[in-house]
Amino acid sequence: MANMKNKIFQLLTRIPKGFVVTYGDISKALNSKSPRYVGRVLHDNPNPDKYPCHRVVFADGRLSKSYAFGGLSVQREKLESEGAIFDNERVDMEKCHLSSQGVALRG
DNA sequence: ATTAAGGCATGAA
DNA sequence: GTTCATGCCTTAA
Repeated sequence: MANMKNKIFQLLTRIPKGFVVTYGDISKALNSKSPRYVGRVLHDNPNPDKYPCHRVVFADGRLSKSYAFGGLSVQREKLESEGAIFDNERVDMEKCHLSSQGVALRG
């Protein structure tokens, strides 16, 4: 049970500090067809300290509006604290998107 | 043991 | 900027 769920959390630990990935990337990495579900699973994050769910952003670089650990403001601070670059309300996908760096998550 | 319905932090045209 | 469509898991009877 929670087969995919567990896999998603596993991928979260593979996200390097200062970088971000999109829900679509994760869903694709797991061969899933529902990026929505990825977000749903992140909400079930049993250990936010172990799974950097704050490094997951929208496909356009924006943050989620319902970050379950203090709001997107906290999420943004965490990312900036790690070295991620923000442009207004968006993340710099050219420099912070892991996939944009030629690095793949893993399947 | 099986079946049923609901809920969700997205993506793309 | 807005709208439409999707999948997987959880709990109950």
